[in-house]
Parts: sequence; structure tokens; C-alpha cells
Amino acid sequence: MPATIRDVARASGVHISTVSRTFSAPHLVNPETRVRVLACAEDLGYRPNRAARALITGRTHNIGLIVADIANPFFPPLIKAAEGQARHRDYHVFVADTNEDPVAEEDLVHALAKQVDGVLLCSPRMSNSLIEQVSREVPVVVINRQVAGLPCVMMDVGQGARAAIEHLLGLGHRRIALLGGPRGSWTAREMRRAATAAARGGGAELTILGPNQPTETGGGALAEQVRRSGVTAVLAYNDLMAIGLIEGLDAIGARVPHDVSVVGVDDIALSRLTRPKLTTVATPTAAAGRTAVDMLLQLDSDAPRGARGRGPAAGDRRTTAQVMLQTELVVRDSTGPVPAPGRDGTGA
Amino acid sequence: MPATIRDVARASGVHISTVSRTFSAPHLVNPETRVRVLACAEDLGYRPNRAARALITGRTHNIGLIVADIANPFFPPLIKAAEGQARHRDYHVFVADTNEDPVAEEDLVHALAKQVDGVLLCSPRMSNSLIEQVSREVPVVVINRQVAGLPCVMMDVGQGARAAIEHLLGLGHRRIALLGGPRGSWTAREMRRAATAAARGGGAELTILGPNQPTETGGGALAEQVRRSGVTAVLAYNDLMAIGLIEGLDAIGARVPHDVSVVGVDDIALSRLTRPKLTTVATPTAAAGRTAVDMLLQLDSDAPRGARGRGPAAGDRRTTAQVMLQTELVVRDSTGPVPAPGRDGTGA
DNA sequence: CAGTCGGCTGCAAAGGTTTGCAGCCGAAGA
DNA sequence: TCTTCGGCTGCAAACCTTTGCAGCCGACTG
Repeated sequence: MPATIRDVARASGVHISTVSRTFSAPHLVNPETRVRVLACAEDLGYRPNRAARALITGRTHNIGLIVADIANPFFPPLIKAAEGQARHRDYHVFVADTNEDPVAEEDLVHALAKQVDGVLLCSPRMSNSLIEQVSREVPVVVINRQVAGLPCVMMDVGQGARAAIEHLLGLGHRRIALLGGPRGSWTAREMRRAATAAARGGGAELTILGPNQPTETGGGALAEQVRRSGVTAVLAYNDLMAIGLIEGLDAIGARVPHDVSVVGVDDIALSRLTRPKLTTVATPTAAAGRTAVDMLLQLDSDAPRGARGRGPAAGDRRTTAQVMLQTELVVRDSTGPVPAPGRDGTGA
Repeated sequence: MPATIRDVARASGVHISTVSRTFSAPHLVNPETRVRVLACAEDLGYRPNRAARALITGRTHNIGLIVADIANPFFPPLIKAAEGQARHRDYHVFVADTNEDPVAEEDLVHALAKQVDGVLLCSPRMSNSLIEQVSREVPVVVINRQVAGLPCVMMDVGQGARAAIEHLLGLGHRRIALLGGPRGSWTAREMRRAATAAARGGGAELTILGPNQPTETGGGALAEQVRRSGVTAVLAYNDLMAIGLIEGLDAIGARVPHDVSVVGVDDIALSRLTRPKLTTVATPTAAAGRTAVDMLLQLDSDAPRGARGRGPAAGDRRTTAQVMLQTELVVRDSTGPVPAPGRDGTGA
């Protein structure tokens, strides 16, 4: 039923190769012929079959986007931006969700490999060595993680954490907790390192709680512990945890920011809607998505993996860009001056 | 570089057709041969090329999922569920975002058509007739809209709206506003119809405000109008609008639920996190995603669009299931008894 | 011993497209 | 008039797989 190149050729009285060229190399065909062919194609509703094209050109014009959890509000803006950018360049995007499972992640890359020109690995849970390994099978751009020798786009959460800690120091806080993220998270490590340094530099004591589930529940579960620890401020791994924590604290009678100040990370849409509005480190997720797509597409417009193309030549280590995107502290209502000493936040 | 079926054939000393059968019809090949082939395949890291396979079988094992706005918190759970279900059945999912643009929507279907076995049209903005038209090009399942003759999965927002209105009536409200959704939305129409009927049945007066942008901003913009209209309760098109409205009301000094009760629709994750927690009509979005995928896959396992398959035979109107999923009113903190008469909500 | 049958495998066409190569035609140059 | 050349177009191979058909072989039946 769907019109093929052959139908168009027959209808317009030319050879199929001419039709092909009309679409893929218009300058090689006589303008008159071209318009005729285009007219017939339009008429028949012909659209080149990308699968067949991919078979011979070696490019599918598809990319894969693998994330840990689509429903985590951090990802949708990134997915949206990446998809938009990709389509703008005439690429389609497979989106896949690993449910935070490193094994699923690896399987997914393999399953997708033959069907895409490259894969965006977003906040991967795999080990670095595994990432390097799969990157030999299909071009990869890593988001939210640094992997030596591979193109990466990261957000400077280190700087963000520092800014957050300094903000808290400025408000007089000297006992601060860091709610750690999930095990194996590059972001979590970076935050810890930067926060520790900043706290030390400011003469504050930093308590690290975690690793934890990077969810609202994960944050809520820590309320008791935060309360008991006697800290007056908290930097959470992400907004979800921060919000969960605020809920949890509220449930046990500690008010934010009066008794405890809380800072999140990501600036998800939600953080503007909770009460109190969340002070947070804004990460440029949309920009990250766009940048990563650009890098991936750049990457494989360089690499001619034509039909008979062999693997990367020896010494072919491409210039693997690593981009660090800036973050920004957004001060809202969940942080305030340190409570007067002697009060323990019980409100008594 | 990637191993082809030929490499495996050579390595295991059989013809390529035997290798092919080893994967696609194992029972046709001698067990001994089979294990040998499988071993070689494993060895060479061979994976069948789905594009080449699609070329001849006519099935891509891909589906398309088209949504209006990935970043709208209503969609991610649906996307996640659909993707999970699809992958569970060995299908991959293209996700595309139309930015609420009907034209982009149509283009997208066409662009994807050749590359997928079917498309999920989620809360489409196209006209019904256009949907029918594109459905002749590629199998389609429509989510959140009823289109005659096409498989659809809908959520019973009518019932939900009724339940919400009755809940408000039960609290004593007699002047209620409905914040309408975007123009052309089936859901918006259903809600309006059901809400009107329910209000009339309960002897209440229903004011309809809209159509509106189905966003937080859209809701916030209506705060003034709601306040002036003198209603004591509001049913919003969705949670985002409800939350925006609550924010807006708060900004002009009207408290929820003390002065005005607000009900949303969707029960997005966010609605549990705002203060006050939102009373809302929960829609089974994940179930909708899964169901739609099942229907789509069922659909084209019926239709043998084999290599030489022609279009649907005359009188081939398949039994096009239309599924209506139940909704449920979740009562939280944004609704309360009608304010004492004589007070106008100014707090005076 | 001839014939039949079943299980397994090989053969080759087909699916829709791209692309290097060769050929055609007309025009320009000698 | 004969070459040369450039601009278009046709030819056919190639990409990787599936699948109907036919062939092979050994065993069983009569």
C-alpha cells in the first residue's frame, strides 16, 4: 500500500535512481525532472523508507535516550529538550527507562545499538568501565557523569553545592547536613566533595547522611535523623528529597525555614509550587539535553561509518569534548537565618 | 564491525538461512546445530539487524508515542508505563512532543509511519477527521479522546467530574465554577457536560470559565475572575490549573479551602505535595499507557501486513475496542465546607 | 528392494534504498 | 568535422535478513 520509490519512478517515467537522487542529492538532477518527480511523489504520498535507507547508508537518523526514571521530574525537561533538538535536525528519538537498574541499562544499549546512530546515557547507573565498553559498540554521549575518553555533558553541581553551603554559612549556619544521593552517582560524589570543602573552609561541621533513594520518600525518611542530629541546615541531593524532608520535618513538628533551612538541587518545576518555596541549585537540564544531542550528532557526522566502514582506525581517539554547564543558586523561602542558639527546634 | 548473519554462518559452518532460523524459528533447526550456531553468535556478539528484518517482515517492532508536552507532569507516568509495557513485549518506543501543535502532530505521524508498527496518539490536538485519515496510513490507538471507528482508551472524567461536583454539593456549595481546558479537548467537553448535569441535578449554579491554557499560569490568571464571580468552589480542568489557581487566590488574599474550595483532575504527583494538599480526581494514567500499548500490539498482530500485504480488505473494519477507565475522587485538603453565608471570602 | 516420509538444510528471491560507474546527448572548441 | 567535456540519467550491486521451495539423507513400511 505505501508508495515506494519504484512507484514514483514509474509514475514519473524515470529510473528509480533518479528518484532517489531527487531526494538525497537534488543538485544532481535536472530541475525539470526534479519538479516532475517531486510532483509525482507528493501525489502518491511517497516518503522514503528510512529503514531501507539505513540499511545501505549505515545511518538510521535515530538516537536513543536512556534515562533512569522517566517519571522522575528531573528528566522530562531534559527529554523534551533533547527530543526537540533531535527532531529539529531530522532525527527521531527512542526513549527508554531503566528503572534505575544498571543491568537493564546495558541490555537497552545493546538492543538499541543497531537501530540508532548513537545513544544518550543520562545519569547512568552502570560502571564507568561498562560504559566505555558499550561505547565501542555504539557512539555514546554521557550526561551527568564524567567518563574519561568519552564525550560528556555535566552540570557543575560542585559549584552549586559550594554556593549553597556559602549561602547557608552567610545565614549563620554552622552545623549542616548533606543528604547523599544514590550509590554510584557521579553527581552525589561531586556534591559531597564540594560541600565538604566549602563547609570546612567556612568553619562549619558537615554531617553526611546516606546514600539514599533520590526520591521524596527517601527524603522524608530522613526527617527524624536530621532532627536528632541537631543540624540547622540541610543540603539535599535533589529537590525531591528536599521536599520529602520538609514534609517529614513538618510531620514531626519542625518548621522550615524557622527551625531548619533546606536547600535542594535541580530546580524542578515543583520547587516553585511547594510551600515554602524551595531554595535550590538550578541545573540547566534543558540545555544539557540540547548540548548532548548536538555533541552526539557532531560525533557521528565525523565518523564515516559507511556501509563497508570498519571500526575506528588506530589512534582514532576523537577529540572528545567534555562540557560543564553552569548552575545557579536560586534563593526562595526554605532557607533563613540560623535559629537563636539554645532553641532546639521543638518550638518550646 | 558489527557481526552479520553471514559472519555467524561462516563461523559455524552452516548456511545463513539456518542461522536466521535459529533465531526466528528455533524449532526448525537441529538442536545440535542450534547450540553451535548460538555459541558462535554469542561469540561474535551477533544481534539480528532489526531494520533489515523489518524490511522483509513488514514489522519494525517499534511503536511511536506522540504527546502534546513531555514536560507536562500528566504525561511522564503514562510514557513510562507505555514504554515499560512495550519493552516487555520486545518493542521499542519513539517518543515525540508536539508542543501542543496540531500541525506538528500530523507531520510526526507521517514521519514516524514507516518506522513503526503503530502510533499512540495521546491527548491529540488534531481534528477527528484528520485522525481518521492518518489512521489509514498507520495503525493508531487514541488516548484521551473518543474517535468513532478507532480504538481508544479514555478515562472517565465525566464520572470524575460528577463525583467532584457531588462532593462539593455535599459540603454545601451551591455556587461552583468550572475552569475549562484547552479548546478542542475531548476531556474538557466531557467534564463540562458531566459537571453541568451534576450541578443542575443538585440545584447548584455552575459558572464556566474558559477555555484556558491547561497550565499553572492558566489557572493563576483566573484567580481574580473566580474571586469576583462569588463562587465558593471550583473544579479545575487539571491539577496544574488548580494549583495555579490556589497560588493566585493566595496572592489576592483568598484562602483555600477556607474561602474557596478547589478540586483538580489527574492526581499528578505534585498534588500530594502542595500545601494544602489537593483534592482531585485521580486518572489511571499508567493503566491507560499500558492498555493502549496492548491494544496497539493486539491490533497489528491481527493485521498481517506482511511484505506483500495490501491495505485493509473491504469491510475489514476490525473490532475496534474502546476502553473507558474508571477515575476516582481523592479527597485531600483543598476542599472544605462552604463558608458561612454573609462572608464574601475577603476575610472581613 | 522399492517407495515414502520426515527432519533438516541450502538456495535464491525479495524487501526499498543508495551509489559508483558507464553511457548518452548536446554544445563548445579546434 | 572530429574531440572533448559536462550535465543527466540508467544500470546493477550492495546492505542484512526472511522464507517458500526443493533437495538430501536415513529410516521405516510393505
